[in-house]
Amino acid sequence: MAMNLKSLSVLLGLSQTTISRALNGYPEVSAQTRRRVLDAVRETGYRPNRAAQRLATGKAKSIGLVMPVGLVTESDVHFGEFLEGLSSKAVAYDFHFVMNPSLPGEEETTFRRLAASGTVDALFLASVRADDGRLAMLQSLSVPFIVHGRSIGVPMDYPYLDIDNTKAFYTATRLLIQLGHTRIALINGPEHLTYAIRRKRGVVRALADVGLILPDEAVQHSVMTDDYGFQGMQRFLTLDEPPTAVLCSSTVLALGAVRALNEAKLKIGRDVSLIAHDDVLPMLKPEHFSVPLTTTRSSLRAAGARIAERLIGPLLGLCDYPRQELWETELIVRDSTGPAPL
Amino acid sequence: MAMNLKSLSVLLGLSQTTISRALNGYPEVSAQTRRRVLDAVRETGYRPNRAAQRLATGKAKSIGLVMPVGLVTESDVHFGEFLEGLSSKAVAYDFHFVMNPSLPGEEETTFRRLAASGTVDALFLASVRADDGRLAMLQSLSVPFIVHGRSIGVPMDYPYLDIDNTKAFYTATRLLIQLGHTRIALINGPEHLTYAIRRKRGVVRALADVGLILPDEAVQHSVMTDDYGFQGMQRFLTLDEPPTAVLCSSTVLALGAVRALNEAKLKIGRDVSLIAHDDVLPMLKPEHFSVPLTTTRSSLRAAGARIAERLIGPLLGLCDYPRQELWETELIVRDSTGPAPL
DNA sequence: CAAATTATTCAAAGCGCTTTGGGCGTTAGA
DNA sequence: TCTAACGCCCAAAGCGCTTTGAATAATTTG
Repeated sequence: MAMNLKSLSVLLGLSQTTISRALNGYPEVSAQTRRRVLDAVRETGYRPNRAAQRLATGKAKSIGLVMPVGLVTESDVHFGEFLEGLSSKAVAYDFHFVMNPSLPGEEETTFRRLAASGTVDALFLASVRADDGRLAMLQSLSVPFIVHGRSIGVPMDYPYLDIDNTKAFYTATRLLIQLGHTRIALINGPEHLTYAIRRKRGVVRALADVGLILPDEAVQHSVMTDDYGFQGMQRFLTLDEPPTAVLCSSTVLALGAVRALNEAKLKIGRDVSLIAHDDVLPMLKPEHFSVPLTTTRSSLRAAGARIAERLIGPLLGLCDYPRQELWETELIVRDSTGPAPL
Repeated sequence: MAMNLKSLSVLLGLSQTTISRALNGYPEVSAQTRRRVLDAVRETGYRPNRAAQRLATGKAKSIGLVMPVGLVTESDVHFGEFLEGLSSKAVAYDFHFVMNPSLPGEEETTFRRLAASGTVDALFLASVRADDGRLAMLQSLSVPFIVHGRSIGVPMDYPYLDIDNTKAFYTATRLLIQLGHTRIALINGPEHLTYAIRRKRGVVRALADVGLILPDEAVQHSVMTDDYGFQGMQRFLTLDEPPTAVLCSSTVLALGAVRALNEAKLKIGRDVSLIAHDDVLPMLKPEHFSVPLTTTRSSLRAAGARIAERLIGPLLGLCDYPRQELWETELIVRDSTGPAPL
């Protein structure tokens, strides 16, 4: 049934060695023989068995990614977008990646199993938490890996790609302050994730620069769906002194926030200013909001592509990738920000 | 470095056979020996090499999914949501799935390669087109597969899971007609995809029932992003006789459509009625639109989960799955539909 | 108590590929 | 001319696991 090396070798009257070499581009095969092999492969539809290749070479040509799955599916959209980037590169290198859906508590086990079973030659970690124990674990696994994001309070030196979240939100907040806002609120991602922690820090710092503070009631941490954006904004509006400017950790949150503002008949950019972080989700462009959103921008898809590159490149001997990258974000001013109301 | 069966057998003074059997639950191993093996496994962190297992058993314990990638990334959000469902089940059966990003023209090659190389034991196909040649190809591959959606004009008998798109949009349109609407428009998915074709048919039929037709200028086919929802609705509003009711193939499209209506100062549910198909995207709930949307509903995530089940089940000898399933959708009436304006 | 089971365990043969270590003709160097 | 150097190709040894066919030890059975 299935064509394999042996059948092919019989068919061609060549040794398996020669065929293997012809296919893998080794020089010690005559041009004529190589042609013959290639032709036969085309005709028979032969494909080397990947499991056998793995076993023989020890290389899996695949990268593992542990996908958080569970009750609360964090950041689905964002994750999907990241995947697109990752996969576009993977295909270019003929790598495939195995998704390992994993329940929250079982992630560590999953990583261990992947590494020990030789299913993948490289791993990828996302949704980094403060003091994330998975980093030390990955380090110990003797499988190359890259982290999307970086931890806090982990003194290790590990490879990562992250964006400068602190700076992004610091700059955004500074803009709001320059516009005269003093009551600023934040609708953030999940509290334990480091990007959320850093974004909050950015806001806090910018406020501190001018002697202001960020009160607890002006911060919401939650999964980034429009629901929570809505709820968060609604709650802010019931405060004694509602904020005149709000930062959102995602355009998805902003979607809900905008809805809440509309319901309250508040005009965005005049009554309340809004800045969101834009992951460049194709389905949700900030310039298409009824009032185009001012954003801090960094493409999640580009990050995925870059990580794939850095993961795969070294496996193929293409070196020279930086070990750690910190991308700057762009602050793009549109119509959702304006001077603070008097 | 890496612990393997041989080392373990030396360590325990047992044969590889016995250990293998102990681990795979065969009866011909004494309880005591099994304990010893299990303990040793725990201590050493041994994991069977998956490539070797595959080679030996011929089973890959993984399912392949060819992910469309390219210039126009179709329905990212929708796809992501589907994935979540698929993966949640996969994990339950200790299967992983390999994503194969594939450019539009290369899908067929990718399928072939996956099948011939024994990387996966089952395949999955989505984004079905009319007269989709990939079906015949899959059939010929001697690898089990399931199609999400079903083709049109392909007389074959193949396993699928689909929702009754025609009926969904037929029923929705009938509701609009009952409310007195006669000028109805449709913002649909990509023209070549069968779900879009069927949805349009549903609309056409319901209109035909009462002697009406669906003019070409009242239909838009496009990728389902909010952009296109916006553009589509805007265009409809410039028609000589603008529609009084519009159907959208996704809540994402509806997002843009709503924006266009807001800009035109038209009141949803009064000036213009809106019905959208709801894939139950957690980030975009129809009940959270400023005017809660009337929808036809069917969970994409549930579909993913079900497909994983049907893909994996038979491989494990759990049979009794229907070969073809056609899910009904629910028509849920909220506030975005109302009587046609006079 | 011998013979027949039954319960455990093992050695060895693959699974399909890559890779090491030759083995021949041919051509180049001395 | 003889030898060193290629060029090209092959046989065979794994990679780490499962599985078949036996062997050995422990129990039963007649």
